[in-house]
Amino acid sequence: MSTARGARARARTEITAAIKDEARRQLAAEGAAKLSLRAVARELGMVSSALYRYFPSRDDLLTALIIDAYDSLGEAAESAHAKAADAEPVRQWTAVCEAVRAWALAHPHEYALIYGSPVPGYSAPDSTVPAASRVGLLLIGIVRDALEGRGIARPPLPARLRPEAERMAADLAPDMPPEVVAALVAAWAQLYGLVGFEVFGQFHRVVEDRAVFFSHAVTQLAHSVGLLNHAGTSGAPQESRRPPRGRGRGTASGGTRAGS
Amino acid sequence: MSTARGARARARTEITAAIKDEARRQLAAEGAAKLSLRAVARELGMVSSALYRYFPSRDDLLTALIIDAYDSLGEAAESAHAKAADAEPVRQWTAVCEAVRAWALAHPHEYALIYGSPVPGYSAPDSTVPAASRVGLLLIGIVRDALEGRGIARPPLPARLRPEAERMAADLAPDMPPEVVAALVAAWAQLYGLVGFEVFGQFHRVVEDRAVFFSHAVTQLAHSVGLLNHAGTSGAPQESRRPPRGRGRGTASGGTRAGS
DNA sequence: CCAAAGCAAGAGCAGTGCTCTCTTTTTGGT
DNA sequence: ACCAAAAAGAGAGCACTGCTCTTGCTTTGG
Repeated sequence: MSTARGARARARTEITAAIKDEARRQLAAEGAAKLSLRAVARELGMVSSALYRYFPSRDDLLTALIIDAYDSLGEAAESAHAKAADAEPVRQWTAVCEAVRAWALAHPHEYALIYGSPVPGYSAPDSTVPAASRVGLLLIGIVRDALEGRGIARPPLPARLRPEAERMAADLAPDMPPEVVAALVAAWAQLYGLVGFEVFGQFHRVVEDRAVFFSHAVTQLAHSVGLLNHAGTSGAPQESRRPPRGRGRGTASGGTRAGS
Repeated sequence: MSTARGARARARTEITAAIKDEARRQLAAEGAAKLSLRAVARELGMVSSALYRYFPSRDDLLTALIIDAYDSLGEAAESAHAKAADAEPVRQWTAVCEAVRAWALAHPHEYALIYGSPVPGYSAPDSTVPAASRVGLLLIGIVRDALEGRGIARPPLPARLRPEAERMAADLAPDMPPEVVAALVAAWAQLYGLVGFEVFGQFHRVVEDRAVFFSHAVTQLAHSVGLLNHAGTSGAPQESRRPPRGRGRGTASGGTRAGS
């Protein structure tokens, strides 16, 4: 339905896509600040003013790229989750987190575009909201499923946080306990702290084996929202695992006898 | 010693300072991307080329501002810590975290400069390292003190993280247990995830009472590095507080009868 | 079939970072 | 005290940017 409605209309969508592709190329190569309308037009063999027929301003082009980036990230996260759909909640959680990290490392400039400092004067229009929510919704969904399967413990909820937690829960997931939603939002932000520090080079000469460090950190994050390690999601029989006794949330179980 | 060594030399430092001040003004007003050498020069009544006698390029000016920003943030954090030096470790921790948040909210563009996406092509020179480390060192110090005072529990340390944790500990704090250092680094990154999300507007329409939300989140962060709530730092008697019994970590203490 | 709408091209404006040359001022050694 | 050398300011200019406006050409639809 959206195709074959005149040569001109088809050309328009094609050119629009070509512009975005070339812009994405420049974005990936040099970063958002060096993305130049003129350079894009030049590369496409058109004159710069012609480009304004497709995007009314440079910021509009950027906005389009932002939405695409959110969608690309969301898709990466969702497909990673799909592959881990049968695993226990903690593994689903870490799978999604690791997909986010992998995507960010593969597309640092696009990551910077959406989770780094907002571009110059610009503030994200509402049109970006749905695309931006995908990862968050995914994480909420994982915890919700675990909740139904009882594979979750309630995080602490101090009294003064209760009103705000209830507000957030009402907005984001009315079916879930406020303390879980609050912990979820915090974990969400913290996840992007971990990813951002790695992508933006803050871990340079601090963390070397960043993959295992990240993996551990997001596992702890999963625990912080209440996800347990050996939770049986109602009817998920596969994968032999030792019973949830013993090494539960080993706090002082720490050092393999090699104490400092 | 550094003063009164010729009128010219004094004028140079004065003008350098004036340039940085004006640049900081523009940075705060419009953001790093709109910081213009020409505009700074114009405002100072000089011609743009004259400015290059003081800063060889725009990036060098930015680097100077970055170092100043790190120092300003570090100072804010350190003075907040000084005021809480006698409190228990968790309070010291949250005091520093809240100072970081307050500084970031008061100087969003400078925060973006140092913890947002790195500017265009530029990568932070080594000269920024000492200034950049101040907050991290502060957090390490708090945990170290708690460690000496026994006010800390050991975070978990899975086997595969051990080598990296030992590496980090050797680099950052050879006197501290690896699992604590690893948790510290993670908490450090997560702190900036929380701050960044608030400063960059990601919490818009998600979290309303951001102060109490943040306060709770960083308290949990303190717990994640092992800091305990009612730890008596050797001799710190002051501040009557109700005994740690009762409403400890209320897990199922849930809904105030107003269930969903 | 032909007006209307969509599109490309070019010139032009105001702004940017940065370089180069020229003149003036200050400095420091003899 | 003098005078070459170093430092600083001023101005012109280059190559680039985002964006606008006018001028033609082409496709579209009543």
